This record gives sequence, structure tokens and C-alpha cells, in this order.
Amino acid sequence: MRTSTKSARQRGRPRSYDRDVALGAIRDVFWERGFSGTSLDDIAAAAGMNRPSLYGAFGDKRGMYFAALQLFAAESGRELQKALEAATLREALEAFYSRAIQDYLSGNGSPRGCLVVCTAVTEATGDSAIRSALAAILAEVDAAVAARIARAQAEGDRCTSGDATALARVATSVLHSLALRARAGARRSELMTIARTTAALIAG
Amino acid sequence: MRTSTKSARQRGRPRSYDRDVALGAIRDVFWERGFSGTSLDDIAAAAGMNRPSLYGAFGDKRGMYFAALQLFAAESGRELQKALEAATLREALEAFYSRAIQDYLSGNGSPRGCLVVCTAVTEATGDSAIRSALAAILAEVDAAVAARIARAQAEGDRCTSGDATALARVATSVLHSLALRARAGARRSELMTIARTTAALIAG
DNA sequence: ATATATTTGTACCAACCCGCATAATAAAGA
DNA sequence: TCTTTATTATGCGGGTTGGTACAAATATAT
Repeated sequence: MRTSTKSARQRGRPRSYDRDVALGAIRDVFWERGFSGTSLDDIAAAAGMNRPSLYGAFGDKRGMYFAALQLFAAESGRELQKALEAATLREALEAFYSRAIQDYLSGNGSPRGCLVVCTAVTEATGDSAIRSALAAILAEVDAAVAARIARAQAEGDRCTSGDATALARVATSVLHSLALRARAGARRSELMTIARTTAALIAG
Repeated sequence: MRTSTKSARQRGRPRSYDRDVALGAIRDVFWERGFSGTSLDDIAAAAGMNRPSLYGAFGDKRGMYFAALQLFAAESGRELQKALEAATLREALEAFYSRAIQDYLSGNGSPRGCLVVCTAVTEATGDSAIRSALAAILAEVDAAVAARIARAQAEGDRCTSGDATALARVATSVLHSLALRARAGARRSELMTIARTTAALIAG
């Protein structure tokens, strides 16, 4: 359980892994191969842990996936939120997309897109808990962008008029597509053009 | 092989299945569960065929998936193309999205979204042939929409100015997101609002 | 030292996986 | 009727799956 901060040194044999770095590795495997496409052997190899330790730390395979999803959402949510804080809406959207594209094209092998859009969506039909988690994450990003657009409208920033919520959903829709296009092999320049065109459409 | 029309009755035991309806059933299973999440038993049950017959008709599991993908792309490509033929660009885009949303929300259980966007994307990192097929399908839809936008611009139809290719990619990006939002459980009204907002943004 | 607590490593389990080998079946041709 | 051809049906074989039991290992507490 270990309450995170200082540790009063536990009693038994010490862990040979760091929970956070292990979870990062697990997230990366799921990110690349998806949930159904990933085996516990894959996970064990990536995390450098054997199965009993994995099971003890994260529960079963679904538990590992949820933990990975949560980590991904938290980290990339922070990044995107930060990008949205740029001075003008147009700059905010461009930074937002730019940052996302950076992530989507990362990875050792072929580009991985977004863990949420490119792997959780697939499992959403068969697993209602994954579907809820997915919906919640999408809604969170929608809300963040809607808030930013509403702010621009309130500030009299150059922005297309109309319902901020609906405009925001269009903006995040393009984000989703950037993820899947990246995974499909689109080149960065193509993605950036789509991003800039969208930013122009929404932020005047 | 059977060249589709009349048949000169083959010599051996007659087939107990119809290749087209079987492939439709196979497409539906993959559509719901994805490639990795679908077993041959699932496929056999859905198609009402036993494994050797499946193997004889479509090759291995990947072969079945490619056939399903091709069928899906051909059918929905026809539908979308037809929707795009509406008189004005705005009507065309709205029909295009509306038709897509209809499909994305269909299915016995929970909504399935789009076979390409919601299942092929996941496998794209690990299977370069699937990645190519995916990229080709995306490009085809992009091209169809780009042609429709270019036509509107040429005809002086009310349309946002700018590169037709880039605008089209924004439009299809929203299509992709509609698919995944449907699978995530979004309600029809939400999807329709996104669709109308996008059509307004692009077609003035 | 000895006991206690916690984690690791090995190895195993039953279930499932995909693909195929083989035999039974159902038609046409001779 | 008997052969030939094409399909269906059964079921197996080797490998992989997710999950766990159990003993060895490594720390603290007494």
C-alpha cells in the first residue's frame, strides 16, 4: 500500500521494481498493441516483472489496463490543458494540436496515436467499464476546450460565434482523427495542415 | 470460385452457405469485437460455418479480416458517395454525416461505430498490411470529400475558401470522431450537433 | 540466531487459440 | 451402380492464454 511519501522501510523482501516506471512500461505496451492484442507475457517482459508481482501490484489484466489508461489520461490531460493556456484562441488551439501530434508520432516502432482513441475504443463495445472510462476521458477534453473557447468569446478574442460546447466538440473531433491518422501512417506535415486549418476555421 | 451469375451446378457436394451472407456475418463479428478480440469460434458461430469451410473460403483469420474490411469499405463508400451528391455542399455534408451516424449507431448490442476507425486502427501498429489498407481507405474518403468541396468552390456554392484537400480532411476528421464517439456511447443528438456545426463551418 | 513478513521466481493449470488431417457426406458423371 | 469430385463435420495437436500455488529469497523485528 505504501502511502507514497516517506517509507519507514517495510518488513519483508524489498520490491525490485518501481511502481511508476513499471506502469509507464505497461502503458506503452498497451498503447502499441491494444488490450486484446497484449499478453501477460508481453507485459511482464516490458515491465521487467514476473506475473505474480504484476498481479499483486495491479490486479488482473483489466486492472493493469485501467491503471495505464488513467495514467495516460492524467499525463496527456495536463499537457493539453497547459497548451490551451496560450494567449489567443488560435495560438491555444495550434499549441494544443501541435503537442498532441508530437505524442501521436512518438514511439520506437511505428507511430502509436493515442492510447484512448486507438485502443480503448475497440474494447468499448464488449466492456462497459472501459466504455464508461472512455466516455469520461473524452468528455473531460471536450470540457477543457469548451472552457477555452468560452473564454475567448467572453474576452472578445477573434472566434467563430456559436455554441462553445459544439465548437469545442468539433475541435476535439479533429484531435481524435489526428490520433488515428498518425497510427495509420500519415506524415507530420499532413497532420499539421489539418490542425492549422481547423484552428483557422474555429478561431477565425 | 463461382462467377456470381448462373452456375452450371458444380460437381461435388453443394455448399451449405452463401459466401456473401457469410462474409456479412464475419464483418459484423469483427466490427463488434475487433480483430484480436475475435476468435475463430466466434466467426464460425456467426457465419454458421465450420472452420475448414471458413479456411477454404477466406484463408486464415487475417484473410477473413481483410475480406470483411474490403466489404465494409466498398459498401459504406458507396453510401457516403451517394450522400455527397446532394445539391449544395451544406446539404451534401449533412447527408454524409447523417448517413454515417445511422450506421455507427446500428447494431444489436451497443453501437459499433465504424469497422475501419474502431478496429483496424488498433491493429495498424503491429500489422503493416492492415496499416496500408487502413491508410488507403482513409485516403479514398478524403478524396471523395475533397472532390465534392472543389466542385462547390468551382460552382460558386457557398463554401469556406481555402485548400479543398485540407478542408476535406477536416470534414473527414469529424467523421472519424463521430464513429468513435458513437462507440463510446454518445447520444445521437450530440453526434448530429457536431455534424451540423461542422457542415456550417465548412459550407458557410 | 530465530522468527516473522513480504516479494520474487518457477512452474503449473485448465481453457482457449489457430490451423489442419482425416473421414463422412452429397452431389455429378460414366 | 460405381467412380469422381467437392464440400461438410469431427476432432486433434502443439502452442498460447490468463491466472495462481508454492517454495526460495531477502528484508526487519525480537
